[in-house]
Amino acid sequence: MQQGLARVSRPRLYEQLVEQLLAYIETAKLGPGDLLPAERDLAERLGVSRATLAQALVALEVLGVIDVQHGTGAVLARRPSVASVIKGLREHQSRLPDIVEARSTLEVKLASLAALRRTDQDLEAIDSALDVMAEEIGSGDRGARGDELFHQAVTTAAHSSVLAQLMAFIAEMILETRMESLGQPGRPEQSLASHRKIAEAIRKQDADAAAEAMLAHIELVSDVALLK
Amino acid sequence: MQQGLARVSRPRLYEQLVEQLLAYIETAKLGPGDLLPAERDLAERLGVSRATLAQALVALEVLGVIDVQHGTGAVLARRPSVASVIKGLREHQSRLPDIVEARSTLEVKLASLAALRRTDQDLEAIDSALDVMAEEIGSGDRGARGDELFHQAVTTAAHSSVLAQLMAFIAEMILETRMESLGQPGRPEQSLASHRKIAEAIRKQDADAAAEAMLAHIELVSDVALLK
DNA sequence: ACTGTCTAAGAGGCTAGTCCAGTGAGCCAG
DNA sequence: CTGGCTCACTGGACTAGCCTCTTAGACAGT
Repeated sequence: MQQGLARVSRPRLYEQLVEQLLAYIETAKLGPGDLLPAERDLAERLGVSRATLAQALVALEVLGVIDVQHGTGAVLARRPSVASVIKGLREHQSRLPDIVEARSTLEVKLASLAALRRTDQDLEAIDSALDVMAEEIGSGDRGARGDELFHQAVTTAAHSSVLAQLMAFIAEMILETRMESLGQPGRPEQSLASHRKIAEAIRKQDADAAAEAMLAHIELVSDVALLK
Repeated sequence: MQQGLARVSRPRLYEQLVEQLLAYIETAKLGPGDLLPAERDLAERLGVSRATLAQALVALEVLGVIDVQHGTGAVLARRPSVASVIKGLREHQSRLPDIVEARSTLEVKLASLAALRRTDQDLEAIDSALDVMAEEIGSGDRGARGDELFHQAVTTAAHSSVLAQLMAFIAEMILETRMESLGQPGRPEQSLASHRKIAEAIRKQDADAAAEAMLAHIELVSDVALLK
């Protein structure tokens, strides 16, 4: 399944430079507002061309670590910003219990909001996701695609952009949990049933029931992962 | 307050290129796995040098939109990924109600977890944050620093790395809300009182009370913002 | 003394040209 | 049919140079 082997690592100079610069900032105890050495200077010290260094600086800028100002230099952003967050997420690949915890927090809230705010159109999307899932399971599949569609539909139905963005943020991590759970025999059917319960609560616009059903669902889906 | 005027915008070619490339991907209906045109080709079409285009590609890579492979080309990532999330957050600067909603969801959960998992050291940090806040308010200040310290301390006490990362993710947005609220006359004192209530619940390790107190606090703090 | 103007040094922005290093399709011999 | 070779094509990186922006300091003029 998936896509076979991951391509062997492809080393890129600018990536190493990002690491080195981050380390430099750390050891040199540079704080917000401080300036990095000049490009020509840095390039020489690191033994790379200015063009390559420029790429590393772009990367740091996108990551929110620095703010490059024409004529002045590269100044450190006031906060570590989103940068460290993303880096932390990517590197640590946080432990599963924490992921489940975050997922549960967000999705329970999302489910109750969906119950309150859903439109008929949202409901259609939810139902069609259930159909897809039922069909997948019927043909012996694990129903992963329907599962993903369902949770997306519920998220959409909650009409809360920031919560939706947070969900997208941890979506990749959740995916791992989901794949493992659906691989268990009998699980897809159980999962489909609990999805139906959530959908019903949302249909009736019963926020508490929706929250409860979602909580139960996530606990069902997560216990396997937790045992590992 | 803050830092006076924001520096006038500094146009950067690579930023424009990122926009154009994103638009191109959109209009050309390129999907995951598809290849972008070759660098030399793109550079010519866009009227820039390859070095500059390379910067734009680095930016897109950091954003998770593409995956540049030596000898093959720039292939679109399987998912829109975190990229669109960040972009969305930065650009739309989501509406306040949504922010408050997300904040409330996370912090209420964080408060109850903190009640269950706090160590004595966590409690000390929370208390000292309250001291800082009281002192600030005593000297006529708004107590913003103490406020921030308090919420950070509670987040730490919850010992949930993923939730903490999500909080960091929306921290900037929350800051705006906080500043406005504390600017109201009488608010700092009210805010301090509700902080104390949260701290007490955490001290007694009463999760429900902590959640309730946090919810009340956020509602108090947010109503002004919502009126705007 | 104060204030406004000018200038030059130094910072980043961008380009053009060149060479190096993977990738993969296609050809050809075994 | 398989293995190995080649070659065209793709990105990776560097160099050299010129442009624009920022800022501190000199130098007026008041």
